[in-house]
Amino acid sequence: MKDTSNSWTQKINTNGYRLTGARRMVIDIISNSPRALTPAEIFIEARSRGAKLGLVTVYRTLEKLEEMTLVERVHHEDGCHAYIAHVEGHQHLLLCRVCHRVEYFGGDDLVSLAETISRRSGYEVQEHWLQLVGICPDCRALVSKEALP
Amino acid sequence: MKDTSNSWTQKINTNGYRLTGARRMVIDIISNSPRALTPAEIFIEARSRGAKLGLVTVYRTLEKLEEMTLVERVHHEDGCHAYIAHVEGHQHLLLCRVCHRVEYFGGDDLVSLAETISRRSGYEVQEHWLQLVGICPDCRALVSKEALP
DNA sequence: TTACTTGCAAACGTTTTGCACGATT
DNA sequence: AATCGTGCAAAACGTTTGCAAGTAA
Repeated sequence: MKDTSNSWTQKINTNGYRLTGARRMVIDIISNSPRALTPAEIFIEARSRGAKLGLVTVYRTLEKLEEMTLVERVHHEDGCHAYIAHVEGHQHLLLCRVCHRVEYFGGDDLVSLAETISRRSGYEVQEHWLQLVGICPDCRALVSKEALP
Repeated sequence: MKDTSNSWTQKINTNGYRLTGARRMVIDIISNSPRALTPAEIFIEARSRGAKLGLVTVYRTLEKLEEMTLVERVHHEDGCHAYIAHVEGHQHLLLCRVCHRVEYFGGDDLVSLAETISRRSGYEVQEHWLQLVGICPDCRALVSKEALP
């Protein structure tokens, strides 16, 4: 388990929620996954680990974790129902189109862009939301191998 | 109706699809909406205009329009099932959080960012996808009025 | 005329809800 | 002990599919 897990348990307590087995399990699964997971995938993984939780609990847990900004949704081309662990200070995502791996990168570069757009449009720009989609190094290696004779 | 509509009908013909009343209606509704619309909203608007189309047709029409890149999906915090007209050369969106109005802006500024991330991560970055969320001038005016005594 | 398109009804998968039981604090 | 959390079953919801009838080319 990543070292983020401890702060999660604290945050759950702080918010007045109880730390149950089901929540530990969902948190552990998400925080150790290199890619975004759907509720159904989390449920299946938890069951395969021997946990006896229900799919409904996964939904309700994700709802609370999202509310506490401990997890966030990833928006793919085809839908937006997969979750990843939220990482403080790394707001932007880099997704691999092949293996669906998720990486983070810092977004300081966007502040000036947001200001420019704000000035140009008259909008008060409050949030910027950026995702890059591409192919990760591992998958690039595989693809180039396949292309060879 | 916006002047984009003509090119739409051409593109539909080019792709071998037929230009039907239902498609004209869906196109007209989307191209004249200042905000993203869900299939259900498009259906209701069409019915309120006296058209006799079914919700299924709206789904199937959107599917084809998206395939032809005549419309695109907008991803909100809560879901990603609303559609807007696609505008050539304006890849990025600026959403009003209050009235859900959609504006476009050019994204040349992001090419260098994508290159930097690509170099740093080893990813082959193929797409960048940016949305800004804020409050539009009109809604800002309303908000500030409400705040006054 | 022929193939594409439509509408309805029904199927489907996902997400939510009601309620009694169980677990955490 | 009191409250919060859980699981099951069933309902609700959005979306897709099969098929007969209708329509554009």
